[in-house]
Amino acid sequence: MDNWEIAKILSDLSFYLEMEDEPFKPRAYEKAASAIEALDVPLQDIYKKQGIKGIEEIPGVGVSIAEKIEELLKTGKLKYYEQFKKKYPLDLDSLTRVEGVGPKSLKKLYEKLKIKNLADLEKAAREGKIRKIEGFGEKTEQNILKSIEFLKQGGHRFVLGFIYPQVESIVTRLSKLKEVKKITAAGSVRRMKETIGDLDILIISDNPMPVMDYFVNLPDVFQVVAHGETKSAIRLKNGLDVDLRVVPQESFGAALNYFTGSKDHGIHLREIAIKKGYKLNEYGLFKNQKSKIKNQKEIRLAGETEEEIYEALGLDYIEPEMREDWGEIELAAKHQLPKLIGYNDIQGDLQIQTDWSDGANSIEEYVREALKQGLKYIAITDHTKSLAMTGGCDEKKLLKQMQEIDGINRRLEKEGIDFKVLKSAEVNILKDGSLDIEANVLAKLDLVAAAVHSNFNQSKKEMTERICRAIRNPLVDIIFHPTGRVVLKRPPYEIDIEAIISEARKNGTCLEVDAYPDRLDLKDEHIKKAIEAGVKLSIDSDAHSTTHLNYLKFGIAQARRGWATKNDIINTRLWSEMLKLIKANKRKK
DNA sequence: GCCGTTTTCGGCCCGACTGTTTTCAGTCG
Repeated sequence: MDNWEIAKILSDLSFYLEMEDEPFKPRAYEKAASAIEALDVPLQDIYKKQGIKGIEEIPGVGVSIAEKIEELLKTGKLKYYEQFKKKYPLDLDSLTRVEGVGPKSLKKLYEKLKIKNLADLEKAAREGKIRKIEGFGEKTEQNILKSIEFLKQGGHRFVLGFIYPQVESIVTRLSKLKEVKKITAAGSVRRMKETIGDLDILIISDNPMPVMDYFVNLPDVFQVVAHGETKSAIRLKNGLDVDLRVVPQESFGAALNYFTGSKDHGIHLREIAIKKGYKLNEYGLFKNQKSKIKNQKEIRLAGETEEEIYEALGLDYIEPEMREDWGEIELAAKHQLPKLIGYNDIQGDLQIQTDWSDGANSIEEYVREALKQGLKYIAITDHTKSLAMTGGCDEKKLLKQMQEIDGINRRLEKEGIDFKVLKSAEVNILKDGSLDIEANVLAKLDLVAAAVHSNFNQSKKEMTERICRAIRNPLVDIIFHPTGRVVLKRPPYEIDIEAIISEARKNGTCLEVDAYPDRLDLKDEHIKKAIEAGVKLSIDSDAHSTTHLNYLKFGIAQARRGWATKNDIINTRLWSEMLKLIKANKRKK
């Protein structure tokens, strides 16, 4: 039984306990569930090594929950959980996704109407049975049907990089209105999470109604969910929910902080506020002034900017990408936050596919676009021969491409343009971990990257060893998209990420942060681990067209979410220094 | 059920909105 399954059971238990109206326990179970979800070591391993004591050491897990986890690890079952499942035989996975229906409602619906799943719920709503239950009404029944309809359309999360242009366009349109004094997108967009569920926009305005009217009449609006003076909400045709809120100037920082999240980060901040005798909400940070008479007066300590709020709490300012309560608050208290890589720190792009394989543009076209974007170099990394469907290069074609690149570099130099094209390739890692291009040709490249593109369903052991063998290859400088996932589409291949990171460190091989919006591979938590282990990373667009070069920012964002500094990323350096560093690291092994 | 520079007992994040009510529970972010 893996961590994810155990976290799921604890989270379900939290829900059942809420149905029973138990105070406080639901929160304890939910906390334990999210702690386990975030854990990077299998509970099974912890239990094997340190027994139940090791499990109790996980923050949020105490004696009682540790025992339950032990039972799950030992028997694969949990009596406590089975009892609830028997008492409420509900399809929680689907039912909890219905908006506006929580534990209390589901309990009533089950007890009165025997509703167990989404189909039951829809049927009862259509037949007008729900409105007859005390506490429910016609409106609730309609909302349930609407929400089920939405779920059926499958729209709930979006890949950030793919929806980003639309986000920018909405913010830009609104910012042009004269009534808008200030505007910022908050929420997971501001934290640059790989996927987003909705978009929260905050504005300051003395005259918000015209802004709201404009907002609910934007093109592509499917439905106006709310249309008020301080808050409006729309659903776009593609299913994205957008909320617009007006906040007073003196509260802008507090609101921005509150709506940026994450939820856990916010909770942790409010707990710190309480310990200091303060209160933090979306209007500001306040101190209760107890006067001699009974009534209390609130004194505002901070609120207009996020910086002053963090400062008043005794913390350094925390970048939005770090706000996940992964330990950043503790570091901020000790003034030990890492200085994250900046969005303008990348000098070159190390993964680019051209029309030599499955890319849409020529090397020359990429050079022009990269220059426009302010880059100083690019590495050409076309696919290699075993990936036939991409028109991958064989040895002969690669040698020919090297000649062309030499020619381009000569021309650039002659024209006095400070730009370098590096000779490289995205070499296939074959089933056994060997490469599909001969070593004597690879040795002629400036940079060798290797990646898995086939036989995805090998066992964890085989796949891990396959990639580790490529990492050990003295010719390989970088492993591209190490886990092979496609966000919202394909899970990563079965690999032992710890083993791969440790092998990369031992051999001085770099790992990639592939910036393509639905790859983002490595992802944030793996980036954090790799950096802690001392592995160097590259951030590359994986462009298949010149328009993809601006995807780099999503890779940088992911790296920032993984707490990467400029020094951790090889291509923040000049190309010559970068190559020197890589080769030196590879030799060290 | 968890946890501790207020506490090993007595607290537990906060506010808005919605739909149902006629003062509030449930849900959400």
